[in-house]
Amino acid sequence: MIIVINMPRKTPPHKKVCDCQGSRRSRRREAILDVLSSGEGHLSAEQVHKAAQKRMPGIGIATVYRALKCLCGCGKVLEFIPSDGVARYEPGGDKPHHDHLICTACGCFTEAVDPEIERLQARLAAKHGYAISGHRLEIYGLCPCCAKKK
Amino acid sequence: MIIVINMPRKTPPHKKVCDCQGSRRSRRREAILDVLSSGEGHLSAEQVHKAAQKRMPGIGIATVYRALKCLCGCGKVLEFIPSDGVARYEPGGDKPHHDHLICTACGCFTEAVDPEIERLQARLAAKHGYAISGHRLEIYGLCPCCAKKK
DNA sequence: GGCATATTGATAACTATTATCATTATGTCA
DNA sequence: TGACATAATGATAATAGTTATCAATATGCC
Ligand SMILES: [Mn+2]
Ligand SMILES: [Mn+2]
Ligand SMILES: [Zn+2]
Ligand SMILES: [Zn+2]
Repeated sequence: MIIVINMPRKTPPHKKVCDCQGSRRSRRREAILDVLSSGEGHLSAEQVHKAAQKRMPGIGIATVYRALKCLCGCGKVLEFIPSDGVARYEPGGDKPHHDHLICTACGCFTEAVDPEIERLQARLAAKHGYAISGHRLEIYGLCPCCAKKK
Repeated sequence: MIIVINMPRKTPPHKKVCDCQGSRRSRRREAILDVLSSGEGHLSAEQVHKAAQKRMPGIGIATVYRALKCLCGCGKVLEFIPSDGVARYEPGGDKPHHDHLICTACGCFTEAVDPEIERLQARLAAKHGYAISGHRLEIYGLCPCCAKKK
């Protein structure tokens, strides 16, 4: 299985990631996972924070970041970092790998996957002697909605 | 022609980009272009700064950023932003489009391109009603050198 | 209930990048 | 050549997203 990989950040992430061992129940973490599971995906941490505040008034932004790291460690949430450098989060778990079409006008994300592209990527990597562990593909353009408006 | 596109940053870039009209000669800008043209590519702004200081002692980091923006506007330099969010620069101009293989061990970049992948991307975009304007593909894994060491 | 400790919120710190602004360099024209 | 308009520069402040710190609080277990 191909897994999308993000390059490591300069500042190392939290050491204690939620491995679901020794971690306690937390209403905020549940609320944050609920935000991602029930809403549309591809939210930034700030957007998650705003949505979570409706369910958990007073919840701090640091808690959101911590919970997202924790949930990503569990695989319950997926993180991906597009070229604006702002991490986006979407519910993980059962969701299969996919790439993203990104609208340069409205910024919306569309999920897409082409098995042939996936296979050719492995071939390209092998051609250069690479042992592939993941990839990241973003396609930019106008979404149908925005294209109509022009 | 497919052009690699980076998502817009939060803070808008400089208004006055070097369009080679009304801009004056600058020894620093020339030195910075020389750093990228003569050295190996895929340097961060900080790395460019360090290299430039050997030719231009006392050159400021702000000048490096300004020059890179300027040179990117001219097309003489290409910018791309991998998932660590740190922009990398390489000489542009005559260089054709390519994607990047990135080693997860040593962080080195290898350039690669597969015409078939390029074509299938356009097909995938069209399938979702997207008018494609660019894309970004990064493949992660162990480079041959690092794979040997394990 | 009491205890060990995981979680939290406020806030400081950090990194990469851009904005500001006073100073300097460059090109043009007399 | 010298003066002038202004582009370029360097130091530094500001910004944005994210992580670290730490005291206060919540949780799970006995
Ligand atoms: Mn997605
Ligand atoms: Mn390259
Ligand atoms: Zn759109
Ligand atoms: Zn390597």
